[in-house]
Amino acid sequence: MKFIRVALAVPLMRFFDYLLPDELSVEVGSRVWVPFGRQKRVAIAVDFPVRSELPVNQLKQITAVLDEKTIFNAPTWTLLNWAAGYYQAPLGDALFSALPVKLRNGESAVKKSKTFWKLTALGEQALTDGSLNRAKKQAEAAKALSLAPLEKGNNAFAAGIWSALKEKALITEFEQTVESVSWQKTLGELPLTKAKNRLTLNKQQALALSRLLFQQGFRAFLLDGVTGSGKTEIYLQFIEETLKKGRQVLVLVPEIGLTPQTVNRFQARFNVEIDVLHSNLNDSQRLQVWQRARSGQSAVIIGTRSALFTQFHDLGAIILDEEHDASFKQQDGWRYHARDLAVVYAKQLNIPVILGSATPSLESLHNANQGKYTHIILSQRAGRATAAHSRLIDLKKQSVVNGLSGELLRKMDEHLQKGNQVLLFLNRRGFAPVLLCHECGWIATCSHCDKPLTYHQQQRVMRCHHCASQRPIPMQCADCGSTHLVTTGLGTEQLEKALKARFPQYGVTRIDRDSTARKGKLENHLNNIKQGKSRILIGTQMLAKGHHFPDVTLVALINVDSSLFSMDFRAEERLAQLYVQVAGRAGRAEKQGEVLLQTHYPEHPLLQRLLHEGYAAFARDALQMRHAMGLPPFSSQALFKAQSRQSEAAEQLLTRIADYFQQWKQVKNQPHLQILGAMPAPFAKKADQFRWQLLLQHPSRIELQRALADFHRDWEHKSSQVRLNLDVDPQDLS
DNA sequence: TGATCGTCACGG
DNA sequence: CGTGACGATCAG
Repeated sequence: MKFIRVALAVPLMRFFDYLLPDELSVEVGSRVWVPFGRQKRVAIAVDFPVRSELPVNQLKQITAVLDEKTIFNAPTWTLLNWAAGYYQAPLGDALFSALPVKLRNGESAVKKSKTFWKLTALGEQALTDGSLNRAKKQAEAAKALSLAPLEKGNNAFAAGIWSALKEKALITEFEQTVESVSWQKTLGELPLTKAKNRLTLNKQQALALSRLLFQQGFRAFLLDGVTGSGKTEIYLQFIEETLKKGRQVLVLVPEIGLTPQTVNRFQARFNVEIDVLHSNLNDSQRLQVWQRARSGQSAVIIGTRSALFTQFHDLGAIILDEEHDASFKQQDGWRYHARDLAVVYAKQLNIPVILGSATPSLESLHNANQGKYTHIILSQRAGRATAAHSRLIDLKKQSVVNGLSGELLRKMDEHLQKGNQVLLFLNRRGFAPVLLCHECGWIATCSHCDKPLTYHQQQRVMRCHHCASQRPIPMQCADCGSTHLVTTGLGTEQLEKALKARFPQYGVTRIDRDSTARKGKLENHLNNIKQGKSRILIGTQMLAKGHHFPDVTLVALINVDSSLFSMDFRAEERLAQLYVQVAGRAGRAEKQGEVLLQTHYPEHPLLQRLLHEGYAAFARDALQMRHAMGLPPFSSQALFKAQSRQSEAAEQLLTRIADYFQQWKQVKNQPHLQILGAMPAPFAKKADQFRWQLLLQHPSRIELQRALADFHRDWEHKSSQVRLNLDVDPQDLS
């Protein structure tokens, strides 16, 4: 008997030892079945220790071996181990999240044989003897089989046709394992690309492409191109060059970016096998794509963040589009950042990685400034598109009704009268965010979260936007009994009502989570807009990405002030990115677009920079401010979060952790470690859980990593009444 | 009194 | 994470 140490899909920072019978052959990275508590579970071998911490009689024996050879290839294994360390995540979490569900659940990784239909002798005969003359479809199906067997369950003919033929003994099933064929072999003599779709690059694009291609081995590129500068065409031609070397390409896109249009553009260009990891693939299809990538059958894989853990036969490049997008950071489970890991992975594989964006994150710009990334700027629009005009509307100097200034209303009239569409952004659902008592100031709050309940007029309900709870609209103040309750603040519902009254002749469509809750509603709304039935569109952030409305010439941000003075230091950056995104969407070549921002602070320096000098100038200022304040990217952060039914328990735990780091700071002589907290989280109470947090900040990423590693070594978290988790490089501090 | 629910410890 | 044990609560 030998020992085997395994990782399980449990959120525990520890491994479990089992006995391994001598005759079984396994390696590190293989899956095994183990008895675990009362259950039987899949585990992954991580080590074969010579002895265990536990006496042999307390160890169980593994039940079976699933893979004799590791299921992780070397690059992915290395990446996942590194990432689990960096993000302080249980290795088991990381390993299992990198496998398709079917493999997580113990299905075989070896390709199973498939079942095909073929003609029987009787069937051959039936082809010619006219016995199928009266069954046209059946005859067609039989004819098809005479050329080549077809897989059972294919969609070429209805299932009924096959069963009818089988009934007559004209066809029969047979099993066959399908050899995996490399994409190069499948391509054969065909050219790589469908040349007719290829666009000619302008000078700037061509220069950018040559800079990308000049580089051998690892390099991170920040492809910083304004909307319409033709980043995608550069990606496509870069992919082409990588494919020419016989290597595969991984394309990572934000969740919302994985639209059929994006995918079509790739598939229309190449004759090679392109696989897409949609969110609506079923488990079998996911396993199939995983196998195809690993065996080298697919040339290009397109997917969202978790596609990074797809294994490749020979990966030659990574492209990550919209690199600033927040959806690359996983927000639950183990909190990795796919963009940062993509760079680590590319370095490990010694291949190039391209991060593309029209509004690069300050992190990436900083890396470019530091020379860590090669900064490639595309400033010219490839087509004839012209930039929109932008203006600030000073809310101080005019009457504002329902959030709409007179100036905005006049502009809307102007654009609507020309037959164009208008798009208004307001990042707040419901009718009004607050309902309060006019007599005593009492506010209707959620009993689970201690946050104001949003007033929903249409559904006649008060709803909490932080948890699922809702309750009827109160008729009276809970404190003083007054019936004089008033709403304050503005939500999309109220905006919709006001606009319908003000512009009765134009249709108004509101798109937010409430108006699109029912299935098909979103498509419905979008159709109304595309067909011009609705000329005024109201949307939350939801509308900012992934949809294009060609007849929109006026875009307005109803309230930018909340972003200017937010607790969240990234709010300004996000506002700037939203602004650029919507500005790129207003108008097109033949129709001048216009963007309006309503604010009480038109003199705000960041707004001024952004509107007059553009995103790059804004980013320079913002980076300077981050530098002055020691915020990321000039420091690294790690956020401990504790939640508990009892507020004091969570606070005490974090206070003890804070003490640990205070001591660490002294002992290790690390004066630059900043320990902020323990403090109540911005949502101090959510769904009846009290939340506290502790923020660590250090100018050096490596030193912070060291602190976290030491903490992890020294600290065992046993209190079960407090849930503790750690977010390394948090994207938001809530 | 049994059914149900929330909390907690444990897993090799 | 999934499980089972345990105690509190509740309807009848």
